[in-house]
Amino acid sequence: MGIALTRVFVTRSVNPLKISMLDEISWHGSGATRSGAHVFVSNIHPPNVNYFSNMEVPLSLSPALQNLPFRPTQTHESRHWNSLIKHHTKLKDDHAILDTYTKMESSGILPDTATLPLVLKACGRLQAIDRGKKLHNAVLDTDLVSDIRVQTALVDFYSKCGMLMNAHKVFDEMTDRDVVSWNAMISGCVGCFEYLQALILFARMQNGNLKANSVTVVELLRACGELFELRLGKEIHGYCLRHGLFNSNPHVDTSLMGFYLKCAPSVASLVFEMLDSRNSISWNTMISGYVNHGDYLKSLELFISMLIEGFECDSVTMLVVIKACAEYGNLELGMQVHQLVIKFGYSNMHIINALMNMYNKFADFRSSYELFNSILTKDVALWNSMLSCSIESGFIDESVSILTEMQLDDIQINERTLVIILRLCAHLSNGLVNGKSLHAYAFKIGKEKNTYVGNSLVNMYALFNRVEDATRVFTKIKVSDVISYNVFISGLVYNKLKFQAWEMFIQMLDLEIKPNSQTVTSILAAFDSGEFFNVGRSIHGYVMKCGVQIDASLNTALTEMYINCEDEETGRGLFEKYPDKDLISWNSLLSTYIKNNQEEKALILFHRMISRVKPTIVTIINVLSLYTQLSNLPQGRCLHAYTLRRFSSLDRDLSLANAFITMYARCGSLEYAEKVFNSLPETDIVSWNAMIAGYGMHGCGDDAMMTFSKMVKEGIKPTQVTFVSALSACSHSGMIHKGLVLFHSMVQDFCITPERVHYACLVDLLARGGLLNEAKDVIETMPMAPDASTWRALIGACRIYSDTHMAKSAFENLIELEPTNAGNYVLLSNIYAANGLWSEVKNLRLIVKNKGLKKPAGRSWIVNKSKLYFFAAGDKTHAQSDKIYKKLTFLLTSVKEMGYVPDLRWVLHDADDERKLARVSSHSEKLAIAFGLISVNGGSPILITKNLRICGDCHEFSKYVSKLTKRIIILRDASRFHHFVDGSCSCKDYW
DNA sequence: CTAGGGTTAG
Repeated sequence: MGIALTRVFVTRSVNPLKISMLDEISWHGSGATRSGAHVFVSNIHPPNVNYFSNMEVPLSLSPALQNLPFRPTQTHESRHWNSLIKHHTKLKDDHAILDTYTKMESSGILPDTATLPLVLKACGRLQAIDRGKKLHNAVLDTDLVSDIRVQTALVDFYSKCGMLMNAHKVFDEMTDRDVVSWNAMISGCVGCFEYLQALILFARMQNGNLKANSVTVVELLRACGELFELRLGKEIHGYCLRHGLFNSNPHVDTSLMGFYLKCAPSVASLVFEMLDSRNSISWNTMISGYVNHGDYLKSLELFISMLIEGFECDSVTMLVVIKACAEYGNLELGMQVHQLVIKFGYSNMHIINALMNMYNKFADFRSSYELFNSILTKDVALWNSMLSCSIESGFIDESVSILTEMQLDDIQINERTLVIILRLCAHLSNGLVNGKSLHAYAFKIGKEKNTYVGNSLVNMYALFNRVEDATRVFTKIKVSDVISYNVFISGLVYNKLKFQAWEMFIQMLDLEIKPNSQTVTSILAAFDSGEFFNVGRSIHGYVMKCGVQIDASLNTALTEMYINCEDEETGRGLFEKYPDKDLISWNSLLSTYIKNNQEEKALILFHRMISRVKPTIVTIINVLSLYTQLSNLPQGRCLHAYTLRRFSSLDRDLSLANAFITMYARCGSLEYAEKVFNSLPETDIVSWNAMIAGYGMHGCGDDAMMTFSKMVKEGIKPTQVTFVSALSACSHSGMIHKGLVLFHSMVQDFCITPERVHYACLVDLLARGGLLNEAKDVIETMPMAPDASTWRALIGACRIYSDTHMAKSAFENLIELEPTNAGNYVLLSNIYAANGLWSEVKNLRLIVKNKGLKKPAGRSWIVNKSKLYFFAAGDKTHAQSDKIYKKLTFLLTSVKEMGYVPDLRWVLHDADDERKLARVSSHSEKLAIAFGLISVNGGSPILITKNLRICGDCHEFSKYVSKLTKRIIILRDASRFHHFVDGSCSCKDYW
């Protein structure tokens, strides 16, 4: 896509890429901002320039007229031209009017008072600015210029062309004004979105004792509708009733309905009921009113009544009804309307466009495509639809060629095109480059500050983690709407900038932009831990107070917020009470429980869920991550079988297959992980990463490296993630040299800039290998500040090599980063203890005690016959507790005879030796092993999982037990797998 | 001088 999109632009005359190079440098500078602002003003607003300076032709007679004697009287010739223009006007052929006028001009004949307005009108409709101005110029020295009809036509022409200042100028210079000229000026303002200006003009008109007629009323109602001026609109309604304008002029009737549909929808249907006579336009107004309010059923019912009452529907009816069918989800009716369209021959661009979008909504891309090809003249809107249809259907390459064709057809792309392509860029991994060129292009054509374009740019930048760029664009948007704030807030939350997101939410309230359910859903995602409980709850309060509609996703967000903020009961209550729980509600509660380590609740929920709704791939991946966390291999295998039944294979979704690979590897079964991996017809980088990480954590460094080489050989490019797994695999297997080579190769051959994690891996690798000083060098010279895990890696190695001095200095750095992590103190204490520095040990204990720090409770568990058995240190809650302790006592006695000596240094809390011995003898790992030996069938390995890193004493103990019982014990701790076989461990005591 | 209409966020 990256290259292709570039190519599209490069081949055409409009070349955003070229622009981007210039503007990427300049739009950050202040100079560009000024010129940008100018571009913006001239594009969106009518230019604020002097009327006369805008005249291209000097204020004199045109050259043709100068050479000819002026002929003011109606000749036979001029009568012929004038009547010809009138004829073309009747036929609504604007081009013919202008052509005729050109011929007239070259004969030196001016149109008469009656004809000139017709020509100006045609100029206005065709946006023929130059022709109109020239015409104005030509009549300046004639009597025509003081004719009220001509002046009115000029007002109309200028406002139609967006040159409101010029219109005002002509209007202000009029000596005599009638209702029609006032109307023209008012209508001009409304046409240029200057609604307030229109109302002010109306006030001026009333001062001049002129009465509003039906035309005035129609324009005023539109202005009131746009300004949500309900009161003034109602007064105008009253005026219509008093002056007999209601039920006598269909324009007025329809405008009233249109106004009420905007400001007070229920009144609109009352007005409609009261109409003496209806036409297709009044029906269409009502139908489209319902569509705009999202009441598609009502709109379709109204359409049916229209047919029953025998009204003829026109192409607009079709258009609106097609949209209603699409939104309501009624393909059958939509296709019937399509047949009507064909029958009546209404195949214009609008209709084709609506039909394309309808079919695409029903996932029928083919029909959309055929419709698109069925029409010969296509405007930019049609192309835009084609683009968004193909993107929506996932045809990325095709949409690029559509873009190419668009450029080949010389279609001038507009802001909607930009929005559509920007959305595509935002979703392509390499879309940032193209997104930036589109930004430059938007800037160039003065659309950067457009609300829609700005919103899309903000979204695109935020998704590429370019918060600064997103912020810059956001602040430049001229008129920010709810969507601008939604996009920006969710972008900030996505980039973990919670505080800024909250500030934006407050700003939005200050500016009285009412947050909708999506705003709240986005901001709630920021409040994901206990400290945000109050602010999260206040948002819930806001939702209730201000009546923000609670849809399924908002309810889900509220539920998640409460559970993340440790108020599970309220969260759960919201979930249970919500009537329209969808799959997303179930999936997200499930994943929230999993994230918050509420495994049992998650499992119960999953079983309840599958009895009610059909789980999706997302559900499976969620539950898999739960089984992975829990090392629940038997359940993982069951889920594998279930998934094969439900989705027939894993091939359909690679992320699903990859989740299975990870699950098997982390549940201790490399064999099954390999089986899944080898069965895949296609693999991606994640599959390979999962295998490399799997080998690494089991201490199979050679397999990890072989997999790495194989992957590179198959042409798959390793990512940063790959190197984290591969480097730590080397580290865990003591392959120092290979690891160093790999690190080098990452930079040299794969052009990957090492990040913090990679340096952490490097430090770990060197330090474990005994190269403590080299490791320290890395820490001191790495380009970014080391994080806690880097220092921890160094301290861990200091334990193996008994370097208390370095351990201490590393520790000081570590607690600066993590002052409240009790585990860090344990780490140092163990090193002091191992080296007999008892006073230091005591000192550390005191610090921990004074600070009130607590080590998280150690938990070990084991799966037996698909059931989980959890153990804490000294746990006696298990049903077979007596048997377990009996077995443990037996094991302890036996291994002591083999040479095992309990190592009391692993008890941090101060106590006498006897208590320490009791404590270390009932560690959760030991209890789990004892239970495993009495419950797991002989022969199969005993698989134990621990939430923290294994205790050193338990590690020794496990080695002896494996020798004593001739059983394989596989223990997964927080950092890796330990395979205990016949008295030794796969980690080679190297952990 | 005037009423209803297609393509635009995640």
